[in-house]
Amino acid sequence: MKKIFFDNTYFNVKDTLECGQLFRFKPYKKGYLCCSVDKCCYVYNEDDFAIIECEDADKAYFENYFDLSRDYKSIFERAEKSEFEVLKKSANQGKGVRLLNQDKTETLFSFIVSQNNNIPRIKGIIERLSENLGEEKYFFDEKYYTFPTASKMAAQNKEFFEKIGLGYRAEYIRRLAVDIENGLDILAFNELPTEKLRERLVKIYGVGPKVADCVTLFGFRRSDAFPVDTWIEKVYLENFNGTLTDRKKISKYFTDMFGEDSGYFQQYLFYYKRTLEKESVKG
DNA sequence: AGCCAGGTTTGTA
DNA sequence: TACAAACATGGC
Repeated sequence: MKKIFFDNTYFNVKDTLECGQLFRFKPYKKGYLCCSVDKCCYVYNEDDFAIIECEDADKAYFENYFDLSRDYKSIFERAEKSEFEVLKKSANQGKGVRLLNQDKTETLFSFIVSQNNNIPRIKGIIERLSENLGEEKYFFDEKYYTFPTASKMAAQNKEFFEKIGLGYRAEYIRRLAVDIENGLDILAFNELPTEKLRERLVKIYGVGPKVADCVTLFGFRRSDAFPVDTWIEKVYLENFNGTLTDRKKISKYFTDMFGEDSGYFQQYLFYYKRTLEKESVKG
């Protein structure tokens, strides 16, 4: 077992996991058990550190997964210099948020599930998907299930996906799985520049601009993407004095302004608006 | 109880 | 192009 120590100034485990970028994690001992495809780690804050415990063979994987080589200090400092008060405040409260390097395929399936859905329910659906079709494994003495392969999902009928709670998204998930099983190569999309990548993702049945942006950002790690969902729309209207209503135009407004910082600033703002704003009002 | 959630598809003008 | 209804489910 490997134990990775990392300075906690720009790595708050709770904020990084609960800011809505991933769905397969659960409270465990001093922190969380966090899963990615077929791997799992135990991650928590203690003293001045964020600590990641994982199997020896997975050390490099999780160092990359938690984006440990990136300079978050400079990202944070650019957010703090912003003329927009809400961005300064969001960055300060979400200073410990890091963008994870997630698996492209798992991210694509997961964010198709996320559309017009809430985070607790998204987590439940993905958990049932894994329990039913994933492989049972153990980390420490905790049982977990791997994220199902496209091949395993492609073998199910529509009713299976409806039964685990996907609702009208059942057919989106089934068709994507079948397409991948028949040779659709998601990983090859990585050759495309950001704009072309988004255009390609939107061609997938059940993927619109918002889901494409999330996959572009979280799976393909293009930080010049700025997903606009219902929460970001609220921030835009309330805190940026926005007048646009088309979400694609709102996204462009932000990427034009923030460039390669877009994805990071988007996470600060999203997390603040969805979670932290209410907490600070309550005191 | 009823609105809403990390929206997309389909249909219409 | 722009807008609106339909879509399943359950969180809160």
